[in-house]
Amino acid sequence: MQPRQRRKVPEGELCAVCSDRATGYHYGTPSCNGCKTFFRRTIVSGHTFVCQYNGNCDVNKNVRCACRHCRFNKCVSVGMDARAIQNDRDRIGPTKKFRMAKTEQNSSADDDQMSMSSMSPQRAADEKVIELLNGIENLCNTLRTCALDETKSVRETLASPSLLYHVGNIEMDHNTIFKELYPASMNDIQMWNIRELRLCLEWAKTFEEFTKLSESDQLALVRNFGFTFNILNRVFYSLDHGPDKIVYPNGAYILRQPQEQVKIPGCRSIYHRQMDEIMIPFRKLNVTIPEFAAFKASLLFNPDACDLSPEVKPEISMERTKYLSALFYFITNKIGLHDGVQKYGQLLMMAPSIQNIIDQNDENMQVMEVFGHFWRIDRFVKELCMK
Amino acid sequence: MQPRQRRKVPEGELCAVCSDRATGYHYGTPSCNGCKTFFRRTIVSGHTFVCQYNGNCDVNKNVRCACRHCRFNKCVSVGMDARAIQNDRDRIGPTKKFRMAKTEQNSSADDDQMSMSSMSPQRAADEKVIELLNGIENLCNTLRTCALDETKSVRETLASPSLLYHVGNIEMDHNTIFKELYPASMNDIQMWNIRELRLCLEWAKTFEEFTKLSESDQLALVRNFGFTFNILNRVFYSLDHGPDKIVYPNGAYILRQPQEQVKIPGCRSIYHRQMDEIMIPFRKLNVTIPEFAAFKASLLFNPDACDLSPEVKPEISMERTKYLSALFYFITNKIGLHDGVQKYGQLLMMAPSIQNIIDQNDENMQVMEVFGHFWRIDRFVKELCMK
DNA sequence: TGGCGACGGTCAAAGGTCAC
DNA sequence: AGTGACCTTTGACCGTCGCC
Repeated sequence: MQPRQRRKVPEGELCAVCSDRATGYHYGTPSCNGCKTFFRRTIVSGHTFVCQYNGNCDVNKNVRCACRHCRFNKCVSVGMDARAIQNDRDRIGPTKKFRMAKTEQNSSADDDQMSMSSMSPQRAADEKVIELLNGIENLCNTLRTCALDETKSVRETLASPSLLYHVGNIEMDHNTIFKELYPASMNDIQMWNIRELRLCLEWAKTFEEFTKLSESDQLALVRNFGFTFNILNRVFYSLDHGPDKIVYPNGAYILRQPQEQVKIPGCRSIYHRQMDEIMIPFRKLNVTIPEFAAFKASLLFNPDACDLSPEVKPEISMERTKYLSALFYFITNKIGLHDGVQKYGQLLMMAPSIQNIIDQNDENMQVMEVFGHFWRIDRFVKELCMK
Repeated sequence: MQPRQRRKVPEGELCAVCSDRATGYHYGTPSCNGCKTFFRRTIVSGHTFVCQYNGNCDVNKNVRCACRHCRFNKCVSVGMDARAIQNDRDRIGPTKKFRMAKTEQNSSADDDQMSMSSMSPQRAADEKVIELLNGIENLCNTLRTCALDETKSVRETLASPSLLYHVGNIEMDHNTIFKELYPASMNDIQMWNIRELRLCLEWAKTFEEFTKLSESDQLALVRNFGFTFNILNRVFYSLDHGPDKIVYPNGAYILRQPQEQVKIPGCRSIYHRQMDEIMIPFRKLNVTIPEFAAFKASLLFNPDACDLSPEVKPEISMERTKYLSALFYFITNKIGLHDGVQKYGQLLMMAPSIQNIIDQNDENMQVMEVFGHFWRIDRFVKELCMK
């Protein structure tokens, strides 16, 4: 289908993912049957995985099933291309289902009562939305551990294309890799703040509807959402060392009662609230990566964002609705309507608590700015977060 | 994947180990689920067993668990091959229906299908919840126009039974009745603030689960929710004179650009936001009174409310879920699943904006307190709203 | 047209789950 | 703690499609 590597026969070629014997070029990469099928299934189903360890598990023939997150990441990083996946393969006729084509097709067709089986058009769209979000989220998780150049201004960053599409070419930053648990220093916190805010911009730029906005509207959305993105990723991807620790990917951790060196005079600590009101609920609700991604997308597209021009608010609102619908579909499809409605409601109702924490953080940043001799706020952070 | 017997289906085949029904070829031998799992676990765990007898125990379906040594020996002797055992795989998560916080009243059997007709038991409960809320809301609307005695302290008010059950016996307050439109004075705003906050207490006390809480937990909830209640009622019940006016029941109105006499030095006006982010969306979404009531109830029961004791948080969370579920079913029952999901999502996602407005209001009140010579904050308001 | 290579689909047999 | 009915995931194999 895709003459990507035309006319080439792998010889004693090995799978680029797991070093098993390659059976050919699959999705643009020499790979074995297992990794080929694994990659397709992962993309098609929207299933997503969380690494139980530090996100850098070994992947080889013997242990390739041990960590699906790292296996998938390796698939992506060695160049497997999701665009080579054909979702519209109706052409395989002679399987079990015989065409009932023209006879009684409309018996159950447009009965728009709620039967899952007849929701195809909406569902296909939702599935596609989730799939896209999921792919981006995985790229984002890779970029989180990459070496990033010195941040330019927010405006310049918004104007350049998203790094996420070139994440395979960027080398890793060893400061982001887990080595051991240790109490976070202020430098750790600042480093991750800057990194996540940068990721937020790269992430936002992957939304077509976002890139179509004017510069000032883009700015309005990311200024509204930046720190939320930061905190949400911080707690969602925190390594799980119990309910009293937020652990960054590199092992730096923050305690419920923050260590002295990361306290800021005059500021109310919000770390315990990040644990109680976001991290723990995320875990209790069993929020998966695609759900998390859709939730974030619906928060990015906030029609009430400060300084957003009134004429784009309807589109922003529609985008929000799009991601909310996809989220609802995805959840209820997995765990059923009854439980899904509850999970969806509980997830959405985390938003006001998150907002309140962000508001407290804004206040803290004002205090830090006034008493700036304690900690200078980074230029990039200031540009993106200070009102 | 089939290193031994390829493409074969055992028919009435029996387990070579225990003569139970074989479920397939496992590790090279036709065997049942039990022996298959037993063999794998034994190999993986490295356990070794000692026979209590002579090492020649009988192994069959009924006694296969009697001697693990002899069972394992039989496994090996009939040809089970340890080389077919793989390395540990990744976790796959819950397989049974949802392992989350379970409710007492278990839902009906097939709640994972989108068929409204099979929800009767749950729906009956939801309907009852909505009916109750709606009745209270109507009483509340009557009480809004009644003459209220001088407010006591918040604690005293919480301790006494709700006025809403005696609303028929209270006479009207003519200051609350519409006579004409006129620009609100600061006195109007203060009067309505106090009145709504008082209503909030009377309203909250109608919830059985609320009255069962300790005084301090009750206080935590109403302090968290009081001003939200105030603002939500203000805009929801605003007489509709277009998108640029909030009109109190007595005709006093506030403009998008507030008149000079109600501006407070040092405070950012939040009236335009109340219009844009709450009043107009309520109208656009066609939110009905029962929906509005359920929404408020779900906001009252906020498990993240400041100073709430940790041990009641689960109950509070369950209450919230109860009202959210009722809200969802009420909406979808009226306008169908597709539109209902959207309306529900949009309604819930107003909550963060509302929270942000409340946070801005809190900040304004701090400013007013510091520069208190402009406007003194009422004692009751202060007790209920100042942090 | 016919061979070839890369798609998607299939299903026995792996491993994981959790009420008992 | 151990068991096993029931569940998801895996991957070798096969049919189909589109290119030379």
